[in-house]
Amino acid sequence: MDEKYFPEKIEQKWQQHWEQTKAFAASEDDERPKFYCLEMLPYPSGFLHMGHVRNYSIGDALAWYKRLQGFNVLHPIGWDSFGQPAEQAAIKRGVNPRDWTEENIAHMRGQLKRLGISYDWSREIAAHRPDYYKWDQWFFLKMYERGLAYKKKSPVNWCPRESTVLSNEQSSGGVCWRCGAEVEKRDLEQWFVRITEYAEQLVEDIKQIDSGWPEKVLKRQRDWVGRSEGAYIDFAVKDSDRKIRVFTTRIDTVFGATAIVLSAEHPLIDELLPASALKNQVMAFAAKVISERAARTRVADEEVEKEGINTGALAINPFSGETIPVWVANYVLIEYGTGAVMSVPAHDERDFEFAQKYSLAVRRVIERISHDQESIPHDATSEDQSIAMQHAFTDEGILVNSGDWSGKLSQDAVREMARYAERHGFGQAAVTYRIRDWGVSRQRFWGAPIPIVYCENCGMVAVPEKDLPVRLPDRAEFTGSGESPLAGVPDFVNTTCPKCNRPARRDTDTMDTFVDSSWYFFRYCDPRNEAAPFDPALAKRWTPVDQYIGGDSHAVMHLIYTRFWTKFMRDLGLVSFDEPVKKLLTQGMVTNRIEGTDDWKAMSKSLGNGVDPDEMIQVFGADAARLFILFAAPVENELRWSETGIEGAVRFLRRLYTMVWRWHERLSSGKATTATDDSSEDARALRRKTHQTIAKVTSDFDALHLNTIVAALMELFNELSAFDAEPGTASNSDVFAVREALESLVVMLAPFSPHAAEEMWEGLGHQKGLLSAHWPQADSELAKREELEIPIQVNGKLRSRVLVSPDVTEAELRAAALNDEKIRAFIYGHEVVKVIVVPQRLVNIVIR
RNA sequence: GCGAAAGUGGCGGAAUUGGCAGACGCGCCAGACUUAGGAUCUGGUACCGAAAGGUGUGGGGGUUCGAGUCCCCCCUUUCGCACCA
Repeated sequence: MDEKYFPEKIEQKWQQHWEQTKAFAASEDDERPKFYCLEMLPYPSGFLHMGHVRNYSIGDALAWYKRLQGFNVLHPIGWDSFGQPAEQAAIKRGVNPRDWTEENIAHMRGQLKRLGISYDWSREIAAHRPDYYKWDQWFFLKMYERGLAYKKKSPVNWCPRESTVLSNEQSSGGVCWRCGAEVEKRDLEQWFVRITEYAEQLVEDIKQIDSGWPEKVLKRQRDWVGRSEGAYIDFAVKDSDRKIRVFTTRIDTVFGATAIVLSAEHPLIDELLPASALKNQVMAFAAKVISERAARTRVADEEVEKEGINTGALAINPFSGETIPVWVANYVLIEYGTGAVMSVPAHDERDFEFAQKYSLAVRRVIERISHDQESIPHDATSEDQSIAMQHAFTDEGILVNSGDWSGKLSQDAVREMARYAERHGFGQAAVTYRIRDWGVSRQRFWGAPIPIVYCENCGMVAVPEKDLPVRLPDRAEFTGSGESPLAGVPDFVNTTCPKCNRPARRDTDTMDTFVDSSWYFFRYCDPRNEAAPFDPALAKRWTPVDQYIGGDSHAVMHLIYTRFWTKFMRDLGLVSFDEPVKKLLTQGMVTNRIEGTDDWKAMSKSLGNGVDPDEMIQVFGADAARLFILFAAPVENELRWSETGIEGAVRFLRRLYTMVWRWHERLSSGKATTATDDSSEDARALRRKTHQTIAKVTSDFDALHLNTIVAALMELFNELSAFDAEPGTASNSDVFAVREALESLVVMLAPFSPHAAEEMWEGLGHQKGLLSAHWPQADSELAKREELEIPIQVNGKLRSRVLVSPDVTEAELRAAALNDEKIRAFIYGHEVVKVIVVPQRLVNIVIR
């Protein structure tokens, strides 16, 4: 140990030590309980940013904490190394995506090591390596075998800036998740994965994780899956054998239906009408709506005016027998439900608006339940009601004007009417979902090739498992044209059919990179397996993930895909649980001021407000950078970067280090000290603070309140600084108290600033390193106060305090309060109405 | 528009079940040591007031002996969704 704190020297020393001793390698031959601590794997853009540093600092703190608590910790890292930026670099600068990616990984690996994150590097994986993406392809084939991967032509989301298809999740809000460009619709033949097959489970299984995941993430997932209970109803088309099926969640309002409205894309439009001028108009209107929708660029807060056209066809309400017109309108979506709705203007805002515009009838069939006996709902004429209505009445209530159903409550009617429809063969109760199948084809080079070939004889043929991986070629032309660059590589495209051996062509699209990240943390359990994605027995040893940490930007992308993928792997028999992640922490963004303004935005190169982690490490040290990042804000909050804040962290480490240096000779001499009965009051106070701190830090760690842990460590340090003892002259019991405080402090600091902690641990005379240390145990007896200072209030205002022993009785405390000199002055001349005594806490005297 | 979360010093933020508001840090102020200080150390720092004391957790009301915390209304901010039938 040096006299002065030199972060650079210390950090290098311990990083080498950890590397040489393989300190953080997780072993399966370990009886201790396991803990799987996982951070979202990074894209190797070339440089770590502060968001990464925060993410990994949080994870590393937890990994260290669990290790010190005696867990067998798996803490791995890898690279989400397929994807767009590598291809952009290839297009712009002509570099090879593989070389570019490997260089970036090498650089970022170095940065992670300089940060001293305690990863098990022997398990490092990278998605772009054939030994990894082979298994992406393998999973794809398993899905294909089971009909869960299929190809179809459909309108898909197209990012014009990146020239590729995106999934619905990646174009949420109508913009590309990565570049923010407005997404267009294009009709393309694409591979889809049937995530809708698991829609029900994706909602249902939330029950299993709702105590460990943030509510806001679960809510977004629930909304995204969009489970909706309702019913189908078939409306017969008059003078035709066609039926129009609608979906509604409010079958109780069916007597209020005054039109059927089809989406412009509805297949029945063409068949409803005989050739006529009207039909031409209707078809032209539908075409117009479709093309407008495709061309529309989203503008915030834009509401599209509702437009429609009466087709002239009529439909028959199976409940009432009433004949109502069939319209086509732009506000009905083909993607949801059946692409057709029954329009109930009185009880749906959108239908109401539409009815107002086109003067459609408004018929009220639900009344508010009134507790007023005078106004028992009664059937009234529709004229009375439409005049009175300014808005749709969308609440549930009691049915009126609904034939035999009048008088029923909505919630009963919803159930019974669906049953009735089913019995009579014109409908049924049904559940629909908003989530759509996951489009996984990408017109890209830098991804896992889709393992399918097309043969003129045999058609679409899966690549046999033994021929995996289908390897990416070394190079391709990067034109940015929109077609997959693989299509321009004859050696790749031209192959032979696995079935008939005749010439065939490969699929030239690659998979969405979210496929890679859907199962990567299972691969960490068995990263070099050549025969399977992983050995189920090894996966069972480590998974599910105990704590997952990452940004909430993936709430409906990665996090929904990986839940789906896990369920699929369960159905393959690879894992035996439904949910891959027990606890999820979504950490806040790291922001910095945009120069010259008061705007705090996420650090980014383009905004020029980035902070280079390497520079931070160089100037302040990794330990201080990590300590500050965890101290500056609660983990889930936004973190505003501050240069002076990090200096505070350095100061703390330096002071603590200096303190250890002061005592290190005395404490490392090997002379044993024991707690003795002759402890001074100050020494007892120091020990009390030590044990109080241990208790607080331990419980805060379990709640991941890392910022208050650092504050508590600083408090303990401040108390220790004020403790009046000199190493040369201190008594045995004083030395014992100091040793206990310092050792506890150093061990509890390890999760935040591990290099400095190791150095100080050594300085305190420990040869074996922190990994063989144990998390300190709080002794609640020692933590107990010897004296309590009880606040005394008069009429709720603080007026005095009294010192009492902790085991004082209520009566004694009451007496002490009333006898206090200041209090007597306050209550003199008043009547004491009441005295509230809260044991151990406070006394409030109510006077008049 | 709908939904959710949140509003505490100059700043980041602390405050079991309702029980001493402002822990800890940054910044700022004063002092010490210094040729020097953007180093270090010591002390101070919610607001008003010379003090006694008073006022204070977005605003207004309520429950309670007692409210940052619970209830009602309003305002603001952030995030999510955006015709999902």
